[in-house]
Amino acid sequence: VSETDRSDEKKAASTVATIRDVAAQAGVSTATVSRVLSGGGNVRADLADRVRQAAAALRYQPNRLARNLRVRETQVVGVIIPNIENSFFTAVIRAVDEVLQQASYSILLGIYYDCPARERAVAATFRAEATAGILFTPGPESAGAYEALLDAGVPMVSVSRRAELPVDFVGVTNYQGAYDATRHLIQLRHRRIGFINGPCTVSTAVDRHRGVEAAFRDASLAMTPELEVETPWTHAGGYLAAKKLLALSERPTAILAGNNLQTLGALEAIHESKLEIPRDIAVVGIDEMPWATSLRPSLTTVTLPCAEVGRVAAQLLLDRIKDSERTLQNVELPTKLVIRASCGWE
Amino acid sequence: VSETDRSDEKKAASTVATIRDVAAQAGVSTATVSRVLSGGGNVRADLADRVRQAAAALRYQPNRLARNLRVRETQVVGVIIPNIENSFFTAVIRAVDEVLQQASYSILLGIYYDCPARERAVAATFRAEATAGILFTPGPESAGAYEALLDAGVPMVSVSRRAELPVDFVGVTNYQGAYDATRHLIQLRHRRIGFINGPCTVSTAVDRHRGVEAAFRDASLAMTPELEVETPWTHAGGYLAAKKLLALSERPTAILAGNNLQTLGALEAIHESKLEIPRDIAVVGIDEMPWATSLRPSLTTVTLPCAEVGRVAAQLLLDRIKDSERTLQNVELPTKLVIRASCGWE
DNA sequence: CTGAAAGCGCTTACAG
DNA sequence: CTGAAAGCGCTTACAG
Repeated sequence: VSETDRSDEKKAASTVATIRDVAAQAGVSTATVSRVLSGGGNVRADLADRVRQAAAALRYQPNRLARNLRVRETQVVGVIIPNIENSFFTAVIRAVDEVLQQASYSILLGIYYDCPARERAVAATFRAEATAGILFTPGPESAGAYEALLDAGVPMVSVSRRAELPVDFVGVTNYQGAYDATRHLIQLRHRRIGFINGPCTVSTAVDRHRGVEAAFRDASLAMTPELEVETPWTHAGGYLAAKKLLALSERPTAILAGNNLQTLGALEAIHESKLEIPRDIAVVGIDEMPWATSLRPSLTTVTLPCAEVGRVAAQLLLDRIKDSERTLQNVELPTKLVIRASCGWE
Repeated sequence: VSETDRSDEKKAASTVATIRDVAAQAGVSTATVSRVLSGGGNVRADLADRVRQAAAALRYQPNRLARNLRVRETQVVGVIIPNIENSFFTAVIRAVDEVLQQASYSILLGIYYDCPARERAVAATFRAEATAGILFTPGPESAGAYEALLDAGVPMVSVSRRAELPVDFVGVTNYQGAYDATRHLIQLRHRRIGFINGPCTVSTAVDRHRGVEAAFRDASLAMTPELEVETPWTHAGGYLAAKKLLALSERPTAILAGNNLQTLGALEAIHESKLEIPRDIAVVGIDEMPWATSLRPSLTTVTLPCAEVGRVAAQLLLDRIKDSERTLQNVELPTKLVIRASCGWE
């Protein structure tokens, strides 16, 4: 093996074939290669064959970076969420991914851990990465974070929580879900219902608060303010909130918890207090909870159509990418009260 | 407002400032703008100021796509996992993300749903996107999927499951974890231990099988083959496996489940059969299970250091990106048997 | 210290 | 149908 051969080998091993290599090998221009491989124009069959053979032989993979720069668009969609350890978001992402993979988009994942600064940072990064679109669940102070994206005309849809921005939205009927859960508890003769809610700085918490309130009102009852506690959407948040509720001189006979993590925390607090579900206290959770049926007693929940939320979100984004002028969409998907064993039976 | 002004406005609204706009506004060359904004070379203070002012005024954001193409590297890392609805992976991703955000990388997420074809597709896409590195948990038939990536010299580290490839690896002590759990059950006088394992086509399942086997052997006992069932790493898999075990003429007195989803399924099956934990049957789960302490009885588990796995994986990748020549790393992080209430007490 | 110019790997009018 | 050439927005030797 000569010196030259060796260096060629080395080059072949560490370097990647480009469109020029394919063109040279096939004896055509790069334009023709591009036409053959990217589908577009008509190319004579024999040339096309030569190109395909050359591409295969060189294991040619088009460099997406170059294509992106040239056509000024990418095949990646940014997904911005507050927390990946929350099963609501993972269930949504799963559905989003299925639709997006179908449409040849990849997901760039941005997690901001309920931190406004990180949310801004992620949004700025995605702007720089020139994502084809953004799916986001905004935090409480998200106002400024998405401005640059909006200015740049990047298609966006907000998911689950409404954004104060002119973007498409898909969420669930939080008002109705909270209403249904509360009415169910009221019908079971509960009057002191502890309500563990997220911070009322995001739309989901506000809507749920209103739903609970309305259910009381419709039953000619009133909410007891000390029984609603706003706490972070976390396990610790739910735990602390439940502790507080259970320590009340007149403790609640039922607890309604705002999301899956809070519910987990509340359950832990209840178990620590040696209360028995549903005999001593009823529990309803609002959210996606894969473990609801594995609990004993199984947990009554307001289920959210996570997969549907994800699918619709992805579809709205795809539609918006295709047509930036279409009117703003606003979708609310129905929640469903699923009665299991954690509230007992009438 | 004149025609021209209007069209300028429109242009300003829909178009994004480039480095040329900044250069023009600041009265310097694009090279100088690049130097100022990308940190590099020395630039006279007054020029630098002018550049920064112009950039701010135009709300200039460098186009990462162009930079990427030019410098032949991206700021994104591909993360390839079988399933996002598995809390092990989300816990790992969270930690990965924290390290990677720190280092200014974003995560491109690839989910393959335990499907070899999708795994290949994702790997090919990430190759085309020119990711700076790949973190992946390979499936059973992953052999070919990562070849192109490897050929292209893309840094890779396999996470949790060993790959048959020359790449860095970080996982947990599955052998020891399964051993500890089994020994614990044996010490509690269990002899018929149902073991719900994943398919022995991936290293985690194989290692756990060996651990269980060794614990029996060290106690001068033998595993009962009918009591080990290989099933997918899903809720349904665990449910079906537990059903099968509980239907045995001589049913097991304990169940060891291989991951969080299988454990959930097994619990559901146990509840359906009206058996009481731990009185009638003991249960141990191996995996990250955020809900373990919210269960009643709380669940004895072999906990995995997910966060540490994620951090190490990200760090190994960063190190590999920096130095492609360093020797292959092989890290196994310790599991821990956490005894709670689901096996009763001695 | 600064600028003119080349070039990353594609796609796509524009000629022919 | 096909190719030569321009250009996407950057960075970086190379001169000066």
